[in-house]
Amino acid sequence: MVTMKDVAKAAGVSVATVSYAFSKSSKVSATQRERIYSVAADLGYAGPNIAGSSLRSGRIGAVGVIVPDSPVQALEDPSVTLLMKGIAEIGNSADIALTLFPASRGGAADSPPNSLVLRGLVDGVVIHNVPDGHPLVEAIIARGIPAVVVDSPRSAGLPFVAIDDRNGAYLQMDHILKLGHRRVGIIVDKLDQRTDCRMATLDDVGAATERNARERLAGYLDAARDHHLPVEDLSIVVAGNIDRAAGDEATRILLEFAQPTALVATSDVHAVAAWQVLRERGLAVPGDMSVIGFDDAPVAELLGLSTIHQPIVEKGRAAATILLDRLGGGTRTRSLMKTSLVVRASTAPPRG
Amino acid sequence: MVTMKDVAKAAGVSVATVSYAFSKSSKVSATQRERIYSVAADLGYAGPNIAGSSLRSGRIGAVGVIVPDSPVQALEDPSVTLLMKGIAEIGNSADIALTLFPASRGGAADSPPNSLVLRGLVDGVVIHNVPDGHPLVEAIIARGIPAVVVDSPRSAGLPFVAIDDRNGAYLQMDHILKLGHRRVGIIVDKLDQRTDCRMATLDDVGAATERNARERLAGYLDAARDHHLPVEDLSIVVAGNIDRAAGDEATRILLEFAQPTALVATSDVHAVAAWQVLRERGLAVPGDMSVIGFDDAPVAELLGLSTIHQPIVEKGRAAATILLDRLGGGTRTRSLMKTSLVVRASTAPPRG
DNA sequence: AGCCGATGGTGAAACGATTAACTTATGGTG
DNA sequence: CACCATAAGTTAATCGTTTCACCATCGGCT
Repeated sequence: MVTMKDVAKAAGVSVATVSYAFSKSSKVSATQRERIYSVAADLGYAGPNIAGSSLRSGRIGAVGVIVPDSPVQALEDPSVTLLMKGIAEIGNSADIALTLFPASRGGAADSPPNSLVLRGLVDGVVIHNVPDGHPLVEAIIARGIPAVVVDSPRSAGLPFVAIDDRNGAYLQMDHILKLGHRRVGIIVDKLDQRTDCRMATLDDVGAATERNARERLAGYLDAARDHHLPVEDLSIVVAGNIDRAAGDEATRILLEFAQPTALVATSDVHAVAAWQVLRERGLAVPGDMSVIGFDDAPVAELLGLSTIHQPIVEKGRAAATILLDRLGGGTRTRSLMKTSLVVRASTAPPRG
Repeated sequence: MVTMKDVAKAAGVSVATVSYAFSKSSKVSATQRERIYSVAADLGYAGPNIAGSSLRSGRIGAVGVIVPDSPVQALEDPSVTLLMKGIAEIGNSADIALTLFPASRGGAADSPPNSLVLRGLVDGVVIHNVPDGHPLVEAIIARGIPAVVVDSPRSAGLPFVAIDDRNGAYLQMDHILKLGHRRVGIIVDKLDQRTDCRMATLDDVGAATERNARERLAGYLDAARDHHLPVEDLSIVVAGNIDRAAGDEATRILLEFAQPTALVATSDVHAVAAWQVLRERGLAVPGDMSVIGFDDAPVAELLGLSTIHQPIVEKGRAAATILLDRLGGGTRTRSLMKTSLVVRASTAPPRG
């Protein structure tokens, strides 16, 4: 491996000078710097080794994104990959790499605490959709690792990027109720760690540890109140996971226990799954049942799914911008995004 | 920051002992190890600092994936995110993080060579869909950085994971010709660096620097020959980019210069885009025109797109497995995957 | 002439961890 | 009882950079 020492020797200068050259310090003249670069290129020196550099300077040139559970699950969710896209865009132009972490391990019982994040593999992190109180998040806060939270503004003192979930949910339910629906089924993505699919009461949702679920439900209730709809007419099912399978299951459960004329989902993934299930059962959308999602993932446009648009990529950009600002000593704290209703072909007035 | 030294002092042992404890070496007894862990936990020590550890040991605990151009583009392509999913799955269980890199910068003219990959931010990389001869790939090979290539087995000496593109393409075209189509349009994703959308001749495609394009075209020609179809009846258009917009444009160009009864695309993204364009023009699929894609991305199933299935997630798993094996001193070299035809609702015999 | 402030450079001490080589008990064996 | 292998530690060198504190040189000013 060729090191700075080799370059220094070949260029006939001290290691310090080479280091200053690579950091573009004014301590070395422009001509000297160019000379050093060319010597370095001849030797095949790729630039300061990250480990050495990071050890001394404390900066490593990468930021991480922490996603719930494992990246495995997350990478199938477009709202996660698009967020990453936004982060990558900003990181890219600052020559900062993006690293993925699972939020799972905070230190298993028998093994030593071992989190690559806490051990300094990245300079800072974007925390997405991880429940507050999660050991990893707590540890990150405790150790003062720069972090930005996306979608969960509660985290004590951390800067955040979010949408107004309650209002988004309101728009969603309001649209359905305005169309005249009175029996509405709701598919909530996740209340807490539980990943099983089940019916839930209003109280269950109100007591959820996932902020999203609580906020959006609040929005649904706001809308129901404004339209004088008794809350008993809402059937709620929890999917447990954000994937097709969970959406299928949730839909089946819902159809078994209730006869809604409209289906409101907190995620496009579930809305799409529901649509498929309905189609398989020979039910027409929106003829027999209206379906509306949340996120406006690319697939929503393809299928013609009515949904609530949220600027996911922009959220990623905003999070990265705040994080980089913080890493540079800045003090930006938050960014709020707007949502809007997108009406497509999956919603219509109830039959009859 | 709390270091190993602090833990050692608090536990009344040497730094070496703490290090051995964390690496689970037999040089420290189990009871001692537990004691050290608990002291570490009390102090809030998160485990060996990556920079220090990596500097000394040469291992950093992360692998990278290099995607064409910027992660920005790639993160919108499901065939890329699903590959990442596969890699992440394997990395995850080995406690190895996944880092994203753009293939763009190999060292701009005026600035010093500066690639986080070459500077050791990761232990090894999966190179996906990057044209051979790319400066970054060359540099990686030159420096002996462990790497696995996905989808481009040409790279001298590098282990690889791939499908039989030629056969996959054959299956695709064979299906269309068996249905009786004789005027077929082809949308090829990318021939080389050019990102503009244009018509192409057989020679253009044959001379492409992208291996995928050449292989798949060869498969199309094989099928045409077997069905006694004159190659002049094939119209080829190059999309230039793998995104919706490029697919739209390619379709429009194709419809302008030819009157195919079937459309064969080298990517589901383009096939879906084409379908949308046809729908907008009031053409029925498969009534007025058949459409078939390649990849079997999740959206293909949703829309009912006929396509060639390839196991993308498994490709990621295989690549990661080979890479980790190499990092551990192993010598695995390759893994070949199978493709298969999936007939759904977008293909049918030509009208009349 | 003498002094001063730039400019362009050097030397050497960290940074935090790993690991080869050495040391010291401890227990087992002939 | 002497001898030795093993277990459980310790010491110290080392990894590649960064950066603080110094130092020389030189032109310009009084």
